Amino acid sequence: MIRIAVVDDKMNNRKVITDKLSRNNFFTLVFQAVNGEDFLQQMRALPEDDQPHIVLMDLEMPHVDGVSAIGTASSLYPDIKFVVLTIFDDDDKIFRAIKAGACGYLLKEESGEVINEMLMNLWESGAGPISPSIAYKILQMVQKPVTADTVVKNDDNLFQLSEREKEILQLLSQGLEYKEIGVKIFISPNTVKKHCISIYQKLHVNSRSQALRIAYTKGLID
Amino acid sequence: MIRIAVVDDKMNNRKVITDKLSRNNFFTLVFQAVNGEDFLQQMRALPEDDQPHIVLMDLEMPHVDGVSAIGTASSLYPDIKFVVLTIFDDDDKIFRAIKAGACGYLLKEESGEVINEMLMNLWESGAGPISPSIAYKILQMVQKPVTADTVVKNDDNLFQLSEREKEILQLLSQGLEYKEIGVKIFISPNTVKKHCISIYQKLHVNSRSQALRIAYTKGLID
DNA sequence: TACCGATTACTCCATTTGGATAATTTTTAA
DNA sequence: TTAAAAATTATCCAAATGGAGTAATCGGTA
Repeated sequence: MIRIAVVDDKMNNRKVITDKLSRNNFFTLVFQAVNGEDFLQQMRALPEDDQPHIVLMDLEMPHVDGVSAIGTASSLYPDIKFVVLTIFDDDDKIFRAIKAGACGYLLKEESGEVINEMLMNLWESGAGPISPSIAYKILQMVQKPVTADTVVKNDDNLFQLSEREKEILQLLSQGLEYKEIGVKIFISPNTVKKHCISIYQKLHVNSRSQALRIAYTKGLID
Repeated sequence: MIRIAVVDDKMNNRKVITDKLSRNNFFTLVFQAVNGEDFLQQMRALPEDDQPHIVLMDLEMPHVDGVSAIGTASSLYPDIKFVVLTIFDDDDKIFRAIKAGACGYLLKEESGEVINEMLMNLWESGAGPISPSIAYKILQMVQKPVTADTVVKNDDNLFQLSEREKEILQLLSQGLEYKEIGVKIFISPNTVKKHCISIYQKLHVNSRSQALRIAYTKGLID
């Protein structure tokens, strides 16, 4: 039995996709969420045995969007497969979703049969499901030589951390505590702490260890 | 009418693919070639009006292989679409073929229907045809473009951690706290803490962050 | 049998951390 | 120039962490 979670802010969209999934008896819908924050919250409260194997995630959502939710969750739950399911297909979104850790990218226009088949294949072979037109765009990303544009996007800051925050995350990764960091960069330990909490909020986590996991696995530190 | 050329050194392969193509009346086979050199030579001798719109190219061929033929031809004939059609799917070949200018990458195992449909789609929308398993490999290229520095994993337990300690270090890296780890592996949080402190002693550190730094950089965790 | 390492579990204590809130200054962008 | 964003500092509180010590249990070994 393949456990699936669906994250989409539009009620109707959720209904459409869950209807499609319900045609295959191997799929069980474990929960739905209306945005990234809701999803991360529900994940935290979920016993491991009930965690989804696959998460279908829309990108355009209020509060915490899909890219950012995938970024956090793919670090925190490395065994879960995150598949983008959206109507949008602009290059930047695709690129950022992949960078964030999505293993597949499906367009909502795909038929229920195709979606079900591709998800079954993901389960059986581990191959991420990708709509043909998206696949071609990804190919073009590889094809294009590295331009200044892509370089910018590459170090573009999935989590929107400020320079100071990145600096402090770096120091955190070295195992320093508030006081030590304060001494090192000549600010109060209280300020260091404030920065840390801001970092956690942007990464959608609530502890240093979780922040560091994301930092290491997403290459946020040198 | 879509003009197609097929390049493959094996006679039988050529027959299989041309048979598949012949099922669709929109396709015309303009010529066949047995290797890259043969292909380039025939192209040179061809009037522009007879040039193929699409070239299906095998990769493993004598004299001039598919990658290098695509590299040359995609520059000389920028309007022609080059589609790799092969049984091989190792990462390096895929990458080099794309870089050389291939707009699609199909596996020979694809059915005639799928191949015909994808080529029609290439003609109509310009989207390069890509077999799903190849698409997923390309996605992974975008996801982690660097590679190269694959951390050499230590079999020999540099820090002499016990099995239990390694297990707990693993869980620590996931951002769990004492309580959560205790629940997960059915022991008291006090014991978890005791293990942590033992780990710190063996790693010669005195905080979780420092332990995690060593764990990540020395490949102590998966 | 007696010893050893690994695992389990507990207590007491000081320090660190995460979170909420508030306020001021500096920098940046419109 | 004004408004917004980022950086700074602080305080209060509850929870988690690191450290030290003590001890019981189990499996294998000298």
